[in-house]
Amino acid sequence: MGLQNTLKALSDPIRREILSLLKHKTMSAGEIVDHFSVTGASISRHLSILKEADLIRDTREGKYIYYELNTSVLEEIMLWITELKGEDGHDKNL
Amino acid sequence: MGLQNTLKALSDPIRREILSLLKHKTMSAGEIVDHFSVTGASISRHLSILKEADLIRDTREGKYIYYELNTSVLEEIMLWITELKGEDGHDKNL
DNA sequence: ACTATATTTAACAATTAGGTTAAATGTTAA
DNA sequence: TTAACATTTAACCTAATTGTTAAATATAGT
Repeated sequence: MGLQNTLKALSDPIRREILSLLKHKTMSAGEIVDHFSVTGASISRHLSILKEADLIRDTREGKYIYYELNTSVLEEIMLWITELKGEDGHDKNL
Repeated sequence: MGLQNTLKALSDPIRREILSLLKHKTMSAGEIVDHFSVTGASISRHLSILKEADLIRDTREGKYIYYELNTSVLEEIMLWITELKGEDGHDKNL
């Protein structure tokens, strides 16, 4: 869990692409697979990594499993970056 | 270059720790090494990855090589995340 | 129960990543 | 130039990542 998992998950281009796809609409695993040139098995593992990182949520609907984006964990990254940048230099919320 | 390199560089905990150290002051390679339990060679490779990603800059000063933080490339991540979150939902800059 | 479809899991191969030690490079000072 | 120190690079090892194909699981329809 945490920052480590999130950043690891984001460090793969296919996984980022998946997240971008899900920005527009939730999609079934199969629909997602169709957007890539790798096998379904490969995408499935990417999905499980994203899910593990809580960047996506899944709900089964009959035969299909739908994936939706969850951006809440991205806050942690934003925070870490903001802290690293140390806005504390030019008086923005002291 | 770009987002991929940056995220890859950030996906390792030692490298993130190095960046955090450099937030406070620029440090020589040796000083950085002292903060970790791995060998200097290992840290040196981490430094080269961070440098490749342009997250740090180095300047030789005599025997020593000093490293300093460069946060400018983090903007790209912030942008990517912001875009993914799609603030376009509750009318903030339409 | 059988078949078809959607998705995941297992087993394996190839590549990448991170660690170690030893050698190489660069710099300073005697 | 030699010695000492700081740092990187090379060679090597192991573990993790990513991809593939084949088998397993889950659901729906007949």
